[in-house]
Formats: sequence, structure tokens, C-alpha cells
Amino acid sequence: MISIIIADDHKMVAQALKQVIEAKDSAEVTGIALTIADAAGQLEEKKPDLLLLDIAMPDGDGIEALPKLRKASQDTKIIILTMYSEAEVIQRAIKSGVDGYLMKDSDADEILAAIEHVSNGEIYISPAAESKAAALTETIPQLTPREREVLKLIVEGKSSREAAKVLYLGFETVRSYTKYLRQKLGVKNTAGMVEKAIRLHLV
Amino acid sequence: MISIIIADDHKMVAQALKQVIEAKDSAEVTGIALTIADAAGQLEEKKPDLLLLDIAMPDGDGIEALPKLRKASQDTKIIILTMYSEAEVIQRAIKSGVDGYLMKDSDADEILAAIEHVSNGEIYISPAAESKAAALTETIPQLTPREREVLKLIVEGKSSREAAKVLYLGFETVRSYTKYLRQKLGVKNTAGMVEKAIRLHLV
DNA sequence: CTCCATATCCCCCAAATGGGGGTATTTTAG
DNA sequence: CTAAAATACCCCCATTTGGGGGATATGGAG
Repeated sequence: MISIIIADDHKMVAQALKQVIEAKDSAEVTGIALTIADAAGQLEEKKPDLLLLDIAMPDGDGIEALPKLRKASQDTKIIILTMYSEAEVIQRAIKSGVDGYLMKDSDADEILAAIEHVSNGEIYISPAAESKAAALTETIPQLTPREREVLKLIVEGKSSREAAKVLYLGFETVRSYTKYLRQKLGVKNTAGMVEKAIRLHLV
Repeated sequence: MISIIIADDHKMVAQALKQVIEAKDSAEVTGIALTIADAAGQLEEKKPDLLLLDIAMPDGDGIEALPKLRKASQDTKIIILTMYSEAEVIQRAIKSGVDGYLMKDSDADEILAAIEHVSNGEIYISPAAESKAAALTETIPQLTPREREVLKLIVEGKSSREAAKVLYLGFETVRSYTKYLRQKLGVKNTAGMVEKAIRLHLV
């Protein structure tokens, strides 16, 4: 019997998923976590075989939280279960070393297959996700930490001058970063930058 | 027996939902539609008692498609089932005259309750959704069609001049619209405008 | 040790944006 | 019918952004 924790802030989805999984009697859902923090806590306590993790959680990004979750329970396999189909997001997940990647628009049976595979120590990437990630190899805008900080403030509607103040940087410095950001993201103005940043979940 | 069609592009969610609904034996899911167009077709063909509709669909916005869906099957009750909790989105749905509004982060039992209520001709708005919509009454940025068109192009990274060309408008005219947009959205620059537009799904 | 990425700052100048005023039609709603 | 929206356009001027150059220092990889 495989023990599973589901981390998804959409209670309805999580509960429905639980039914789907338990319908097949080979696995049991021992907990539903609505936040990253909650998931980490439950991992530590229950040490399940598997964690089904959504990326968009109210208290942060699922992929970024991976190291923390790994530490909470070393032997728990982690499958990302999300609706994001952007190649960049998928690549980020795979690079972070998840054991599986599923999309919510794939078939329900696939989750059962993925659970099987991953439990056996294999990596299971949804075929749909895999093709997308392979198609756009090397197209991930690699941002430095500083660039990400600047980007975040710009997305929040700050001007270069305001962002500089917040980060204790020179005005011209911030302008340098936004310049690089535009180049890396392949856009020509702030609007495109904000749009892309949000769409690729870089912030 | 209540017949239901589920329109949700996340197959996994739709199938899981089906199990949840059919577990209680008082309703049956007669179809799953992955697109708006598909949903319209199935409505016309099957004339179900109820439609569970997600807002974000690959071929368009669920709320905007409401008139079309209504026409496809007059007597079918429509419940919006989505993850959006922004007051603006909820108000838009309620104003468009849906029979119910549920959020995916509400409890799975709620869907069964909502189905009951709506089948009896009542309107069912998720308590969580209702409080949000009530709290921010009159805070819905009411945009004109033209403003929405301009906003869309700006979000796509177009400059005022480019947007003007696309819409066959004068440069200064577009600038007027962006000016009004900033005021209506309560932001001071393009970045904030894009962020808010995306977050509130105004585009 | 040298190269390279990162981080920090600077200048110039053209283009775009932001905020404040306007005016004139046309369409819509009371 | 009339008032209010919506549409479309204009001017001015300050600020910001965008694109092109730099410079310097640091810290790690080869």
C-alpha cells in the first residue's frame, strides 16, 4: 500500500483526486495539505511514500520549496501535479529533480500510472510535458538573483527609481538590470517584461 | 436523477469531479467538455439539467461565453466552478446571471450542496465568494470595449504607437485610453496596468 | 593566473510614458 | 429629448524608459 499526501490549495480538486486514487485500492491518501508549510509539516510527521505537489500554492512556489520538502522527508518521492504547461516551468521542475511531472489536463488514469512508476523508483514525466520541455531546450531565461529582485519590483508597478530605493541601489544600476532583463526575456518594453514574468512564473 | 455536463479543460479535475458527483447517486455526469465549443455542442445535443463551467478554457472565457451557452440549452442551469477568487471576477459572473458560483478551494461537499440548490431553482453562491464580492462592491473597474482592446494590446507588449496602428486609431487617442485605464485600474504606470489586467483577468 | 559571470555604477540621447489640460462627434440610456 | 457615456482627437511639459556605449570590483572555474 502506497501512502500519499496531496498538496493542493484547491480543496475540491484535492478531495476529488483522493477518490480517484483510492478507487484503485493500491494507494491511500493519508493527508491533504493546503499550503507548502502544511505539506512540510505533514511530510515530517507521516513520512509518506509519495507527495503530489501543485506548483501554485498560497504561501509560495512549489518548485522553489522542493529543497525544503525534500529535507522534511528524504525518501518521499515527489510528483508535480499542475496545470502549467509552459516549457520553462516544466524544465525548471525537472532540473530541480522531481520524480514526476503531471498536468491536470492529462487523463485521470495517468495519475495512477505515474504513481506506479514513481513508486518503483522510475521518473515519470507526462508525455505531453516532456515533448514541450524538449522542444524548447535551452530557452529558459536564466536570471541572476539580483535580476529577479528587480523584476519582482517592476512587476509590482515600481519605477526604476523606486526599485532602486527599495534595494539600496543606484538608479542607473536598476536601469542596467532592466536592460538586461529585457534582453534575456526577449521583449522590448516593461509591459512585455511584466507579461512574460507573470506567464512564466519568474516572480 | 440530475444530468450534468462538466466543462473543464483539466481532464484530471473533470474526471475526478465526476467520481465525486456520482458517488452520491443523485446525479450523473453525461459528458465532459474540454472546450467552450465542445460544451455548447454537448448542451445542444444532451440538454442536461446542469452545466459545471470553468472560467479559464482554452478557447475563451467562460463568463463571456455564457450567452452562447444559454442559447444552446435554455433550461440548463449553469454553475461556475473556478479557482478565481478575485471579487471582480465573481461580480462579473454574478452580473452575467449564473445560477451558481463555486470555488475549487472550497470543500468537495459544497459541490453536492450547490447542485441540490440550483436544481431546485435557487441561486447558489459559495459563501466565500459571496463575501468577497460584497466586500468590494463598486470596485470593479468597468472598462469599455475599446479600453479593453487597448489594454489587451498593451499587455501583449505593444507600444501606444503600435496599438494605434493595429486599431486604426490616432496615437494620441490610444494615449488617452491608457490614461483612463491607469485611472480606472488605480495604477501609475504600464507595469502596474499589465500586472492588474492579468491578475483580474481583464484580458 | 586568467577568464567570466555577477554586481555596481556612469553618460548620452531619442523615444515613450504620465499627468494635466482641452474639443468634437456619436451612441446609449433614462 | 436630453444628459451621460463612449469614441476619437489635440496640446504641453516633465519624467521615465529604451538602446547604445562604457567603467570597476569581486569571486569563482578552469
